[in-house]
Amino acid sequence: MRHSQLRAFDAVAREGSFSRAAQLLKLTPPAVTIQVRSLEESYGLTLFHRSGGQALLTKDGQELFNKTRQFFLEEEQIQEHLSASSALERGHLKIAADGPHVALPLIAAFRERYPGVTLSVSLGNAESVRQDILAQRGDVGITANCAGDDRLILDNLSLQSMVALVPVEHSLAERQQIRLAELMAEQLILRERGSNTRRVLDLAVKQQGLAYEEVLELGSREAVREAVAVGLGVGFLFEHEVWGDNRTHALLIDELRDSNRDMVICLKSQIKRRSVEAFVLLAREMAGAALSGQKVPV
Amino acid sequence: MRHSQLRAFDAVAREGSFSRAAQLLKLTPPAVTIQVRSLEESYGLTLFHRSGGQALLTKDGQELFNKTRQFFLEEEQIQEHLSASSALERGHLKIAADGPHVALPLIAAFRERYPGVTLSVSLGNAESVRQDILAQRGDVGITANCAGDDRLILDNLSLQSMVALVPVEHSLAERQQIRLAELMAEQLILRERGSNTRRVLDLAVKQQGLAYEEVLELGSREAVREAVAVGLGVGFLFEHEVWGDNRTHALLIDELRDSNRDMVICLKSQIKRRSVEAFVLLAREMAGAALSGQKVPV
DNA sequence: ATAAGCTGTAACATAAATTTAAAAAAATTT
DNA sequence: AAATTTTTTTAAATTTATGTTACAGCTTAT
Repeated sequence: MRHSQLRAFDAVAREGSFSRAAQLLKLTPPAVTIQVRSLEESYGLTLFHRSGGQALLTKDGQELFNKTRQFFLEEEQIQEHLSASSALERGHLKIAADGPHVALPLIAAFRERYPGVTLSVSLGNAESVRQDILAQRGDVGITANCAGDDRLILDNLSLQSMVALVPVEHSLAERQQIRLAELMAEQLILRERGSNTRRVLDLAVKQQGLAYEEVLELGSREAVREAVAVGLGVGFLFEHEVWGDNRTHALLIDELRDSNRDMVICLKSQIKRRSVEAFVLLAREMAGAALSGQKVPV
Repeated sequence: MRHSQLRAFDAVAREGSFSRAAQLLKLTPPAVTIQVRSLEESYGLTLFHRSGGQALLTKDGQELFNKTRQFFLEEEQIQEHLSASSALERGHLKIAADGPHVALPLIAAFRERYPGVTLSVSLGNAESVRQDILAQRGDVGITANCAGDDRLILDNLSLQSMVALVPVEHSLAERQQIRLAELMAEQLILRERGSNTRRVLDLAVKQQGLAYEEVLELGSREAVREAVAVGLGVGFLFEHEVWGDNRTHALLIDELRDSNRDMVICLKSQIKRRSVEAFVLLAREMAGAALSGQKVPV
């Protein structure tokens, strides 16, 4: 009992004719005849009465037809399921992001375009996102300044500048920009080591041959913002993380202009998946529209 | 989406391993890899996480697996259905017979041997049986003296002699046999034209250069028997149609010894069917046991 | 009777499935 | 940590299945 035999039998049974069955299956009549006949021969059954130009089901044929009908309905459902998955009418995507600010607009756009695909988002830091993607705990990552890797595809999303956040009553609050060196004397409020913000700042400080002294180290953007607001010192954030807060003022830091490269990353092997591919393409689209982001060679 | 792709996928999903799936399907591992991979590629899905020595279903894979499981269960049922039909554990056979006497022992034996096969029996005369078989209204026929035909297979079942039935008070009732010529002077009670009994008798009378005169013509065996019993004349029957009836006596007719050849007939094309084949083989078996019947060349 | 349509047969062509052989990757053992 | 075994994958060759073309035999309709 081969699949092609059942398929031919089922088509003939439905159409009541070998030639129309062949048409239905986009085959020539002999192909159908051969399949049905071989089925009949291998089980010693007569499935059709051929007399009189038309193929009429025998009792054995009728019984078999009841079963094949069910079988091919199942098959059709699988076909449709696969097509729908392929067309992103369904599916699931695990997103890992190092923060909400960059990720959310992307996620919102994806949801709108592919409402059938469910998303799960896990927030972490740059390192955890990288690890999640490499270990396939996540499908696509949204993270900053990710290092290239043979196994990864990296796509630039946007560039951000780092800003210094000062209380409105601070003497620097009237300026719009500042040099890094000028900040070294201030009381600095930094994110924890391992965070992207801290990594970028430390790198720049080192490259400029500068150094800072006593530091207040805090574990979240919100903590930094509050600390600045109550006048504990000068904080560091990326520009998109700043919004209207009349207690604080942000200054562009000359050396840290466009110092942050937000990226979408995924495993090379995963780009074959329609959902992953769709996410990456959408990200490129949005990057192009917003900041004319370009692809980074891996 | 080809059947072999789904089959390979389903096996890997069930076994959690490509190599064990291959074993299960009696294939080599590459065959399985290729099928699964081509399925993944053609729909842009990743069905398994290959990392870690074992093949673990992804979310997409899990969803597909739910459906393929159902699908292959269906398929198995079809397989079993066909095998059972082939093994005559089920099925149906339409039998056409020209009378109950010869047919019933055969039918009883068939029922006993193949209790799963249902039978329908239609009774008629020699001509109707022949037509039923040729027109596929019946699958096998049990009938006497059937003429050969290119499309038919004929098998001898048993030979019967024609007997003359006389009332016990008749002068012939003391004899065991008689010559046909001796009966021509008697009041004859015959079956209708077209019946096998009449055909055989008329043929013999003609061959012997004899003739009968006035005739009482009746439409059934029972009518003939009753007519003889009440003394209306001499009737004709075949030996198996006679049973203990103390009102009548049967005499063998010399010229009509073994004049009736009971046969099982079927279309050549139908002998391929297990059920038809089984019936014919059973008939040969019983013929061999009873009267060492031999096959008639068509 | 002739034509049209359907089914079936035989030889051939194509495409799919599978195997063999061998390499790469992952896990296990030494 | 190196070596071995197991599993998965790749590429090429082969077998098998499926399908086509061409044509013959029947049946039905014109």
